[in-house]
Amino acid sequence: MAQKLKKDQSTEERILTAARKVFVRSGMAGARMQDIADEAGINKALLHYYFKNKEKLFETIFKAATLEFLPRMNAIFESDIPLFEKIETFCREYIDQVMKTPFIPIFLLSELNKQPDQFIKKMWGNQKPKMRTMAEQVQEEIKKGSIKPLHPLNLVLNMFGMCVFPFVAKPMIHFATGITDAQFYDLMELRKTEIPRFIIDAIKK
Amino acid sequence: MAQKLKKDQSTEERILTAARKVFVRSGMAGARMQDIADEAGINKALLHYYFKNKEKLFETIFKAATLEFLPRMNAIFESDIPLFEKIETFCREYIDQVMKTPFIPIFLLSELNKQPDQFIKKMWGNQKPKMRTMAEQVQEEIKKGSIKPLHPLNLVLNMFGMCVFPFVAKPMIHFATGITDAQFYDLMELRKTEIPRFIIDAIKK
DNA sequence: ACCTTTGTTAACCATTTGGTTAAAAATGAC
DNA sequence: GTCATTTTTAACCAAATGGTTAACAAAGGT
Repeated sequence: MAQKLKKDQSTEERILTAARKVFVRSGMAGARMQDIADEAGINKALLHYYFKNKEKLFETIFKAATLEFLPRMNAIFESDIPLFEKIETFCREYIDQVMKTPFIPIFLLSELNKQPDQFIKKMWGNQKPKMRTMAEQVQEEIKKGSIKPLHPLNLVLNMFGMCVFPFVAKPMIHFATGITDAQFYDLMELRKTEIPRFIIDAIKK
Repeated sequence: MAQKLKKDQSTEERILTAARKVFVRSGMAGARMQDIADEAGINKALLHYYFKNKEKLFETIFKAATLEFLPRMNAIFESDIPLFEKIETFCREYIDQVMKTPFIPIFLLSELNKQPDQFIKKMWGNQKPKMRTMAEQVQEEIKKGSIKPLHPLNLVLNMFGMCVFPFVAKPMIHFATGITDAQFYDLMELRKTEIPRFIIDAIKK
């Protein structure tokens, strides 16, 4: 009994872990401070000792969960590797990243839809996804005649859609196909290469 | 005996419209009965007069919003038109449908992620998306050598992903590209034919 | 030992929120 | 007009919820 519960994690870490769990499960509006406290095995007052209020806690969780994504993806979009290779890299890296934290996309999109305006600025300041480089690259390849003409935005939407959709629709997919978690992740693993192949087959001349 | 069934259609209709708006804006957990009452321009008690409680109201809204989708999509999936034509029909009809009620996908996926288990059965009973016919059709085309080999589920995920993603990610897209609502809808209109072309180019031999 | 700082708790508070009650309008049948 | 039924409202209530207070315990430096 000398050992305290989960002493390997600091209290703050336990709170963050618990909060992430509850926020993901219930959303910002549905999450209860008491639930988070319970999940972390502490008193509710201690929650307010570490994080001033619910909003502040949410912000902390959210930023930590998303702030590494943007720069990573921007780096790929802006790198000067050939288009096809860029597509391959993006899909692999993006799916790889999401597989580690599969709750982020639905969490992000869900909250984003509820507070479109303030939300973004509060969370990301003036950071933006930068797609101009890639858009120009697409235009160039079209001019060169190496790929079929298409709006760069359409390409990006297609790529994102194919990468993200399975993760946000996982419960639906489970319902429709009866697929297990293990099978799902195997499938996603395959899609890291299947999606780029699909895209390249679709656009190359 | 007076006819009890003939409730004032306008009040009930106003409530449903208001509720839909608030539920979409705030989600099930975030929606406030008072907000719905205000939005409908009525007293809160009248809300409980027409709909017993929040859950019941939500269920009504949700079913009305989604129950027409499934049969419609299933009909396409199960029809015996050629594969390429089926893909074209699905994308056109699906995007067309979603453009009329663009809030449904994010609303659906969001709530689904929060209550994966009971939710589906409560809302849809034993109705399921039926994709077996189409899966077999894909297998056959592969065997015939008219399309490249790929897992039917991957095809469906790609198709859904490309169709749905822009709608669930609209605030994000607006943030990233500065696109206006009008431009967005023009783009979706184009995607009705762009996506099928993209898919067919990707899979046909 | 003593004291200051940090971590933790039980009890409490103010407000919000879903839901109820009883009574008043409105509606409609006779 | 009268009376029963349906629709609508103001006032109210109990539970839930975010947040605070004050006291207590642990840790650490002197």
